[in-house]
Amino acid sequence: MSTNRTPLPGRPVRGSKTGRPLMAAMDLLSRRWALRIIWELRDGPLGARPLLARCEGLSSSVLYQRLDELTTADLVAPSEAGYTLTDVGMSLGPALHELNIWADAWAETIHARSPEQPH
Amino acid sequence: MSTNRTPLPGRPVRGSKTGRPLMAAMDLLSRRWALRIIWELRDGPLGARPLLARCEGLSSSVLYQRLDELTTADLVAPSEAGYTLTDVGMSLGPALHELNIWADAWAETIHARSPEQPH
DNA sequence: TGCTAATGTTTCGGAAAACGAAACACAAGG
DNA sequence: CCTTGTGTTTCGTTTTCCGAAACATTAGCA
Repeated sequence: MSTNRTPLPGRPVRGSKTGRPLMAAMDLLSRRWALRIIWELRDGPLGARPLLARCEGLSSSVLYQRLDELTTADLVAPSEAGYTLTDVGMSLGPALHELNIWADAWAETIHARSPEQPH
Repeated sequence: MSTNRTPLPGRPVRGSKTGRPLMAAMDLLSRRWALRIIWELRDGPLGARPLLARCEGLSSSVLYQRLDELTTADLVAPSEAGYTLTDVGMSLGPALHELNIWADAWAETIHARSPEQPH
């Protein structure tokens, strides 16, 4: 599995030859399920199967690919209790919190815009 | 655009049958280039071609697909001057700012961890 | 021992998404 | 006209993801 193309700051990533940290982060975190996996680990370690169970629709193959990338990127590390967020992984918290807040506001505007929802 | 599967809060999205705003946001924003497009529009409207020019590696077909989704999601709107962020699109700013800050910290830890790196 | 269940992980064929390049459409401006 | 810049669509190829099954390992237990 040395064909690991995990985006890291400081080297070329999709959309940036210089690997600006933000671009590397966007590349890494906008891969499908990456943010979700981090989100599910926010309250403590989880094993692979429990993690899979929480992410309905996530396949194991993609899960392990993401875990590999996130591990390479040092956001996640394996431990006795399962996969766990590293310190820097944990420090994504505030950004996710902001995103959560924003999402609620977004939901408001969408509902305000289209009062009668189709069913 | 009849088969537009734009994730919106309140309806099922990838990873959530209930369409929790955060899940819908993750689904929408973790599509490739979505965050980047918003990032590039942060300082004002841009036309499609200029936008394309800024996102090296982005293809026009994907750009228009994203613009369509982001427009449906009410984050982006077309205007005289080009594609522009809506109010709610703009309000993603703080979250992106947090992400930017985090990315820099992340870069620090990566460099601290492996001073001389990959092959 | 042998069975069963839970977990960790890999494999692989098919489906969906992204890419890349070209093409079409339509305005200016020279 | 002809070029130039822009907005947009089309389509064949490549990459990524999905879905299900399989294999490995460990723990409990009759």
